Amino acid sequence: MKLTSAEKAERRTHFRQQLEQGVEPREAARTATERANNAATASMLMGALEKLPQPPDWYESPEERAVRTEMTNADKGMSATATGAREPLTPDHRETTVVVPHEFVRCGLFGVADPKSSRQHVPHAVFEVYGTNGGTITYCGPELRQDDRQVFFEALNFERSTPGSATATPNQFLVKLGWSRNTESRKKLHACIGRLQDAQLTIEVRRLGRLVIPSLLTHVDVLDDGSYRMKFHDSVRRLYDDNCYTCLRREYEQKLERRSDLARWLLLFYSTHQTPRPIPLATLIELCNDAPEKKYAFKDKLTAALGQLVRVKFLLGWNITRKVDGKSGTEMVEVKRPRMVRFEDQKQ
DNA sequence: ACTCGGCACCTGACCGCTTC
DNA sequence: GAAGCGGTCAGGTGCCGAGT
Repeated sequence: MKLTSAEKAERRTHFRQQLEQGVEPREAARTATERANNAATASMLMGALEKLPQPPDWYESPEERAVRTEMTNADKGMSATATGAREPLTPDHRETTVVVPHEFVRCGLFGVADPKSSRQHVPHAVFEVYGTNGGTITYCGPELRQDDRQVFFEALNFERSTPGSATATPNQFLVKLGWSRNTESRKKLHACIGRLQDAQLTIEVRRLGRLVIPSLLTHVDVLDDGSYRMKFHDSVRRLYDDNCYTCLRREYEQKLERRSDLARWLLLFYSTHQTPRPIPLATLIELCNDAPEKKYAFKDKLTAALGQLVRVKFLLGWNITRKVDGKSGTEMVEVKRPRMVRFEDQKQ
């Protein structure tokens, strides 16, 4: 029986209580485990009675996408000529969602390394972009992880209200990110912004050609009141061209447990797939830019991360197939996502 | 399989400053 | 003076590796 962290904590507490009451350690361990297993079984049965998960994000057919692209481009042209005002870098979306450009989350640009390990400077790295058309992202700068990705997307979100630059106080950032508001989190936020300033990348994919972004944040000012004012390279806008982005509900990431970087990476990776195909385990390790000492350690992390995505109702289920003829590299990771709604249904 | 201890991180209470 | 916002800090919680 696989126990959640809460159930494990309950088991520990019960074990200690038993010891305090003079129960022998072996007997205390047995009753604590039995009690935790009962709780887990009850929780599992309750879960089975819950309603089916709601669709995680919108889906549109290729025809609907083509119409929307045309309308969006026409709108952009009209508003630019009519008002001369700057348009936000990101497309229009609900406050409850985050817009995810596919290339950024289908590779290991924002990695999932152990948060306790020190960050390395990456002089030159080439990340393969997973997808039918493939492509690469060449990166130079400090090692980026999931916290950097969260800060970058959040900064882009702030940019919507003041097109051209994003201004926000540290507190506004921390509240939006769902991080603690203590000194450590402020330092972490400051460090993330610094890394994004030093991040140079070149994206080479079929739809964009060769797109150079000399810095994810071209300019960062700390204002008198402590607010950050950040400017972006205009190439960032092109990441959202051609509707190659996904609107993902924020609630999934908010529900994930802390220090679940692999779960966060998988959440964004699979959010860009309507019907995910089985992926070789070895490919997934390379894609997410993890550096596991042992492959089975990654498998354990992956199992926990996929379990979390099921718990937050982003996935319906998952499976890791066995090795074929004992050969390494033949294990496949399969996931099942809930049914998507069509774009028109979602608008209602 | 289980316990333990160190560590990282979060929560909530509290305080100071600014604005109305 | 009240309300809102931003910042600090102590205590609590959970994770993870080491040990048994």
